[in-house]
Amino acid sequence: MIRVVVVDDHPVVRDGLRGMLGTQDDFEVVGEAASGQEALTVIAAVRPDVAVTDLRLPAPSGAELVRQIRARAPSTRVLVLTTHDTDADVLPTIEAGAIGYLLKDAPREELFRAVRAAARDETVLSPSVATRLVQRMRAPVSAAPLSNREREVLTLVAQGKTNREVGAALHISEATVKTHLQHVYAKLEVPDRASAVSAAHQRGLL
Amino acid sequence: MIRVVVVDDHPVVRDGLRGMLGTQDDFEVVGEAASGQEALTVIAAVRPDVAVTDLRLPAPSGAELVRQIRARAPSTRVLVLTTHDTDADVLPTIEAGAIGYLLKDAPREELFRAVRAAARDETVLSPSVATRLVQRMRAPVSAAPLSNREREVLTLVAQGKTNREVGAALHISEATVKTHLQHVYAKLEVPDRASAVSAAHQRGLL
DNA sequence: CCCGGGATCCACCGATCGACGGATGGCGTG
DNA sequence: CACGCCATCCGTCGATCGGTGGATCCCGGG
Repeated sequence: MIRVVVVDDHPVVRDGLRGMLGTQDDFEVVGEAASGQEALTVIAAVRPDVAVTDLRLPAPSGAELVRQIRARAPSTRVLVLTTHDTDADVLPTIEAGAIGYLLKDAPREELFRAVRAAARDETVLSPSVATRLVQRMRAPVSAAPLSNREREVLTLVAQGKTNREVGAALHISEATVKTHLQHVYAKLEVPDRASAVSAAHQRGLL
Repeated sequence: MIRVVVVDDHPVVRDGLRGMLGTQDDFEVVGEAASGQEALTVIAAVRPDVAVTDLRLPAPSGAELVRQIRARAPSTRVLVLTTHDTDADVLPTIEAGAIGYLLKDAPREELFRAVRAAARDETVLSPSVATRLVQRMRAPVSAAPLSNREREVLTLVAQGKTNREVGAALHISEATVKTHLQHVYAKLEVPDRASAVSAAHQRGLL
């Protein structure tokens, strides 16, 4: 038996979900919430296996809500069900710890599969979300104009090495390390090592 | 009509796929190959919409084969169909440009869906592959004990601001900025700003 | 009630970094 | 082959950073 809590600020959606999930005899809806704050309270109280939740909510919302649920009820898997599949929504939510991300136009069978997968601690993503995620993973390949040497240097810098230590590790002088870094700054269009590391991370170069 | 090329070194698998895909009237198998080299030749000649390919092959294999197909026939989507879902296989293949990654134990309907999705330039992933991908994206949600102020400071540092500029932006003195950074270094267990930015990125704090 | 821990604030000093100028060798194009 | 482009290499100098040692305020536990 998979115990589910439904979180959405629209009563209609909550009832709809409760009805749909009720048709399956391995699901049991054990709670509802209409806001982020309420969700945290309910989930802490009933400790469901899966929380099916919207992203746009009053009080703590979106990724922040997911993060707090994960922190307070680690055994509860958060399955996000939303109409939004924009980049800004998807990635922070996944990073915050959501186990799945479905769009509201998904067929009911897909929702059932997703809830069961979530209960088994497996990920299910809507196709458009999967596409977004993969594109993000793949971004590095497109824009990666750093030479091997430059990437080596930057990797060591990101580990906290000083220029001198990098030079020693690569058997080159400190001055040469600085030259490589200058080229990295130019290519990534940043002014210093800290922002270079940040830009490289965002583009998946590290 | 979706034109498909099948790549696998086992004749049995090629015949099986040809038969399965033949049952759908929107698919047309326009070529086969038993090795990476042969695949490149065939695909370059017939320019299919989708290439369904195994990973373990003679000649160019795995991610390298995907990369070369993408380079020589950009209009062909590569759908990987394999028994292996280990981390070492999945990520390089996705990064090399595969549009989808299915396991051979997927039901036939899922294979059909995946081929159609690939033809539409959408991604479809097997659940275990999606899980792997998401886990990779998801930074250690573990320890994020930075104060709001510390996170603000670090965010600006990651954007390439100097300590003085950060101080001006937050209406505090440069000396105070440094103190906050000292605490960040201690909490993240790193020696300097560059590695602090790196650590923060890995833990999803930025 | 007092004490400690955490967040916030500040100044000085030695070590490090970033900017600049300059040099070599390989690789592809015209 | 000559030319330019790029990756690689090196030293000097002013600006910036990191380490240290303090200080105040607030909040919760003993």
